[in-house]
Amino acid sequence: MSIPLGTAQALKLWRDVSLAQVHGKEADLSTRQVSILLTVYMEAPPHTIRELAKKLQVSKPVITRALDSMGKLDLVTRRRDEADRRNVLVQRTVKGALYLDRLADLIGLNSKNL
Amino acid sequence: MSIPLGTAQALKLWRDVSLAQVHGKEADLSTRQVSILLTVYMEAPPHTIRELAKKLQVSKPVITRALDSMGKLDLVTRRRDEADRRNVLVQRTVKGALYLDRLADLIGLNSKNL
DNA sequence: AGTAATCGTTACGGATGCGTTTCATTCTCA
DNA sequence: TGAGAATGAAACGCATCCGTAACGATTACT
Repeated sequence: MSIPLGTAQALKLWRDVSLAQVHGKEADLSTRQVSILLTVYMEAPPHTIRELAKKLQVSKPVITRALDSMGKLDLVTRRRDEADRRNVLVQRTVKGALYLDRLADLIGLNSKNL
Repeated sequence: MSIPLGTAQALKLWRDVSLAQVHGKEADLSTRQVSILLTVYMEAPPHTIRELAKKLQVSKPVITRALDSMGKLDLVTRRRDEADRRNVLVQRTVKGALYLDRLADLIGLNSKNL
């Protein structure tokens, strides 16, 4: 149900997508930010800061700041957990979903031309 | 000779590779830097600053600084063009080749588990 | 109740990247 | 040979990111 990519194919895929990110009008996020965004959208909620930090093996401030940046871009939202008001729940947004749809398109499209 | 990736598969691939980049001991380059590095290694030399800037549609200082950074990491090298001493030729290094080999491995390996 | 633990944020200091402008060097060619 | 173009680098100001160490708010424990 999948084929292993050769070295040249894999690198071409990566280059094409990276280049599209550089040229595209959308903000190009850091590697850390992309990891966080994808985790929020691909794994089941709820997502807390501490959970994300542990899962991605980074410090909590990294998560906080990434959410600040991506929040400004409206790619994610924060909400207080009413059950335990110490927690902050990270939530998805329409814009974030669209952003990832486009990213997936780029990857998928480029993988066709190997 | 290739299969289109579904949205979920494409995003999983991207997430796994990004995460590996974040965790790995090697420096994680910016999107621009990766584009430059891949261009240098995938297209036929010689590569000049001006040529790279035009090909990637970025300003020349972006190329210069990226080469500064990646030069410190020993991923690329510069050499004066003796034929036209205004030009600087960007050259590959063993370390740069190994870096991209590893990146290709990450992409290839992850694409198997779809 | 009151102390300790947990959670997310903020503050600080440092590093790095970017865009634009300016500059020194080198070449072109009239 | 001398004016002008071309090339890459440096300078400047700005924005962003990181790691560590505090901090306020909230909850758990005894």
